[in-house]
Amino acid sequence: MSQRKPTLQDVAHAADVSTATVSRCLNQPDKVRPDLQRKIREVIEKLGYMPDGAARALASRRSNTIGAVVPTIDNAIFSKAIQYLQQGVAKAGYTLLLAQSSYSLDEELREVQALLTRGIDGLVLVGEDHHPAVYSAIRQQGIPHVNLWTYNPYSEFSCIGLDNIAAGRAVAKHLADLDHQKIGIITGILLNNDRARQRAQGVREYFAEQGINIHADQTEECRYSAEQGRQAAHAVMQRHPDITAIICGNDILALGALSGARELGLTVPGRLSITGFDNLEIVTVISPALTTMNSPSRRMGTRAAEYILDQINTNTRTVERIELSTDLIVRETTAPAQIPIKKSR
Amino acid sequence: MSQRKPTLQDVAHAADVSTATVSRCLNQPDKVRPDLQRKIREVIEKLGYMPDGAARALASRRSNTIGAVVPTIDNAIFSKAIQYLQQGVAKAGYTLLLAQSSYSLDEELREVQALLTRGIDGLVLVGEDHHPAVYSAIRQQGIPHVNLWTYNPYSEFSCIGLDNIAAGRAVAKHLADLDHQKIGIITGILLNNDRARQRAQGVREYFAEQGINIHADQTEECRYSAEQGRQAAHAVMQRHPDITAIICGNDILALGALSGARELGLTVPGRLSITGFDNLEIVTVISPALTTMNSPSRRMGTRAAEYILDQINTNTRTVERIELSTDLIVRETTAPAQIPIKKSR
DNA sequence: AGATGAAATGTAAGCGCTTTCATATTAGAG
DNA sequence: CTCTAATATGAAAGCGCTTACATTTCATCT
Repeated sequence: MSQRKPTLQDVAHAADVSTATVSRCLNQPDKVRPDLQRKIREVIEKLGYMPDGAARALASRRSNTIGAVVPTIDNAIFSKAIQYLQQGVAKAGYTLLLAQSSYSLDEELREVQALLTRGIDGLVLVGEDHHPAVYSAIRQQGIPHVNLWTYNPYSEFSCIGLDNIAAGRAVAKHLADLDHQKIGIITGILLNNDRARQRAQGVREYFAEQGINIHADQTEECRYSAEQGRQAAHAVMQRHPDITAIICGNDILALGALSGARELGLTVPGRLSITGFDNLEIVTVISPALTTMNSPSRRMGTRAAEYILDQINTNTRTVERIELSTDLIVRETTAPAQIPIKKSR
Repeated sequence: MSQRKPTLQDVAHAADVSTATVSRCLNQPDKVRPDLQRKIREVIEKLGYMPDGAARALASRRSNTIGAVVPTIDNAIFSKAIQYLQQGVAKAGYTLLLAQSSYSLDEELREVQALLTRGIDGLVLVGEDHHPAVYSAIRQQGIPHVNLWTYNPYSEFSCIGLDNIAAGRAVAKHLADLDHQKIGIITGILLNNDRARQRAQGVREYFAEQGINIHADQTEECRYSAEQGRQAAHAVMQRHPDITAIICGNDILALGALSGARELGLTVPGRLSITGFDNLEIVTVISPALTTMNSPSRRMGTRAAEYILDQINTNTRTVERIELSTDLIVRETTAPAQIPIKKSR
């Protein structure tokens, strides 16, 4: 009994077959006689043999791993997508390598390179804005790749996501239909976040079409945190007390804004309407329940897994652009605009 | 220009040195003359060489990856811990392999085996309850390992976490001090969740010491979801209308319970006190702000990374048991008990 | 200038698996 | 029974890297 871990060789020896047969028994069982198979499996069991992934990857030139890098996993929408992505690939025997970019393109590049070095067979990223070196590295490796959370019918790369501009417009339309004329926007950090930028753009576009301009100082840009949202609400309402609706970049920000409004004595939705984005489960149980856009995180994770696995299995590199639907879910934080009692100016 | 990716050999050739030198240049730069180093790096740059992780792992017998399996990543406390774990190991050049057990020991075993097969250099799990085969596999591989979210001074294995029983007792004491006599409990699924079990046990223990028994039908066990929490609150209050406080297994459940109480017309905390667990950021901005126990997710992730990396670097296998402090954070959902207007019975 | 040891480099043997190609086995057809 | 064509197995060559170990280079000291 040697101390070291048993290898394929040991198994082959003990089962009195060649290493090739053992290897086949593991990877293409239908090519091995049933009786031999049984015998080999017994030996494997007895020896406690576990294949060595590195050796396997080296010899077969595929690692059975797929990599993902998200801005942060500490955001329910990303963690939910990752959850389903992981489950999807695991079901096919793949392992997920996870990394975070912290919304930095350079950091993302570094992580992507680390993943590629590890020999991932597929890569999923978030958004369309990536370091050029990221794209060239992916191309050089020739592995399948998909951008999530973005839908661009003309994209050169596969994407699964939503039309963020349209989503922004939908929120804007809802508020415009309710006759809101003076709008506040609280958004996440826009740098390196094309999704957030596009949504804000959609909002601005729509209002502009209605002849309503949203000035820069009606906007607050801050980290995605409830506390930041709270402060941003204070800031924006102080600058423009006549704002009747605040559009938030995500639900967490909206929850913070809700808290800020409460502190300011502004009733929601009576005096102030607030919208979120993502439709986290919790926003359905708080009071007032949040009006928000649904974010198809779950489907994104699932579809991403399917797409990548399919590309690997068929050994094709087709680009697919999948648009997932989103819906505005109107709940209790939006209502018709009401001119503030003290008319401004 | 061959089409295939350049290898270490190609670099060695082009730089007119041996493969050993190139390898050293990459892994132990101080053992290579500066001028040679520069030359080699230039060639690497020019050729676009990227080391092959599989080959490296095979030859060096270490993969520079660490594995983690959590019940689910779709729970802010786990995703937060994973966030810091990933960042911690990435900083040291390690990649995180992530898997989820869905609160199933068998699933966990399967995932652990998959990770071990991939040659992870360290493993982090959640809780102390694992399939025996998990423990034996870890032992056989001889890699460092740590259990998070649990602190047991007598554990045979390293752990970083909190004393869940004490935490449960702390919540109970708070409520007992406020004179609550009839308590409801809404807990997550207890099967394969030692943390939740221990917390519930702590609560029961403490109340029992005060001469108060919490009967089985004062408890609801359900999935960690706000909607489930809402329904559970309904169920438990219907069975025992004289309950004055509900202890929830986590904040999400508590948020749901809060919603349920609202629907039932029970004011919080006037008529009903509610406590959560985890201290998610959002529970600070909702109204009423939730009384809850702090869960040191962030520190857990960070410390886990430190511990595992240290064990790898020093090549030791010492077991460490690290207790992280938790605090009860009293906010607006708990108040002195008030006998229901209609006295029961 | 020669001896000495430390530091830098090269040589080459694997690491544990997959896979091609050749060989052996088997079954069905004549 | 023999011949042919599948089918199953084995032999062995790598996959791209690391790492003893051997060898060379280079300061430093006599």
